[in-house]
Amino acid sequence: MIRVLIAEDMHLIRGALVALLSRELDMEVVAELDRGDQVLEAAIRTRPDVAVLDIDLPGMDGLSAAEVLHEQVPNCQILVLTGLSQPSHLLRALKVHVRGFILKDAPAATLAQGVRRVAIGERVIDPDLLALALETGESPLTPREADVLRAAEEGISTDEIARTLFLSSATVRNYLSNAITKVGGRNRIDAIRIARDAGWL
Amino acid sequence: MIRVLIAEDMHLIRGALVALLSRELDMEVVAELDRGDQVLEAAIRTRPDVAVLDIDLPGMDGLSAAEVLHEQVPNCQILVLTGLSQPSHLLRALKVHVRGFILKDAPAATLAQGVRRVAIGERVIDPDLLALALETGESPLTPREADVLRAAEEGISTDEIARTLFLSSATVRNYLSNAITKVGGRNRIDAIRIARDAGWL
DNA sequence: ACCCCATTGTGACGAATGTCACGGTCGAGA
DNA sequence: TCTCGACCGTGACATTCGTCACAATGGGGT
Repeated sequence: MIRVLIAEDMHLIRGALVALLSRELDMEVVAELDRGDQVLEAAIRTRPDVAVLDIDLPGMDGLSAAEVLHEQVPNCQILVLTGLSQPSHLLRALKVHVRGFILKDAPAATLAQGVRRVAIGERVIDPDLLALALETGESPLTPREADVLRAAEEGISTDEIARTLFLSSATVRNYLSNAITKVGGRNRIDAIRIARDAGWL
Repeated sequence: MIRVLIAEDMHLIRGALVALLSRELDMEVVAELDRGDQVLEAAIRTRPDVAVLDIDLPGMDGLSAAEVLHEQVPNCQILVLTGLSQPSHLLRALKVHVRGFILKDAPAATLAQGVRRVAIGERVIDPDLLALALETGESPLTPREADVLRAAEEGISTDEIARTLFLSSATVRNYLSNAITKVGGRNRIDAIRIARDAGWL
């Protein structure tokens, strides 16, 4: 019997996923949560074989939860579930020893099969997504450039960005100029869109 | 027996929703689809009592599908499912005679209950979301202003927008200026963000 | 010790942007 | 018919933005 923990914030979806896995005779759902910061506690208490984590959880995101989970409960295999195919998420997931990475638009049978495969230590990663991740690569932005882009995303003006980040407004313009060049955008809006789509923010 | 049609593009979620509803003894899933433009054909063929439509479907969005469905198969009640709580979606849903509007982070029991209630002609709408929708209201933007904002969202420059919309670049600047003022933004980025969050694009 | 790069800043320049005033056409309603 | 608002445009203006050259500091590697 494979013991499964599920963390997914949308109640309806979580209930539906539990219903899906409950039909499988060789697995049982031993914990279901809606917050990332409850994952560790629940895993210690219920000792699941596999943790199915949504990326986008309140409290603590799924990948951070995966990181602490891997350290504290190393024999629990982790399978990450995500709606968007953001390449950077996969890269980060691999760094924190996630064994499986499944998109929500994968066929329904994939989840149960994925749970079985990560339970025996195999990796389960969509080849298309992996290729996309390798192609997109890591962020070309320095931490500060990413900060400035994130601030610009809010729609605030250059010198408001400067004030919130304690920079000169000229410096902010320089960082934005660098960021625009690096990501290949035409202006800050383009750069924000490109960086967000690639998951670099 | 309540006959249910389900349209949801993410396979895994769709399978899970089917699993959830299949546990209910008083309903059966007679059709499951992943495209909006297949809804009408499937509804005519399977004659469901209730159609559960995701908003965000490929081919034809859920609300457009709801519209044609209401005209062609009027005794099929429609329940819309959405992940984001964009007020404008609810407003449009009400216009096309949708009976129910459920968020994906509602409790799992809500869906089956919602299906039962719309099946007997009741309305099922989250009161919080309704309040938010009435508060946000309809878009203050004229169609053309919305066009220009949508184009600006792509990150292209003002005169590229002008070329794609066959306008003078000065006119584009005027529309953007109007839009920025109307939505209460500080610049075009702010206006794009505000309008997108409100669902006005 | 040296180099590389992130970080932060200045000054300057042209281009893009945001705002305003103004005028015209056209279709929908009062 | 007349008015109103959406639509489209011009011209002008100040401001912001994007880019460049240049310089100083400081942490990490080789």
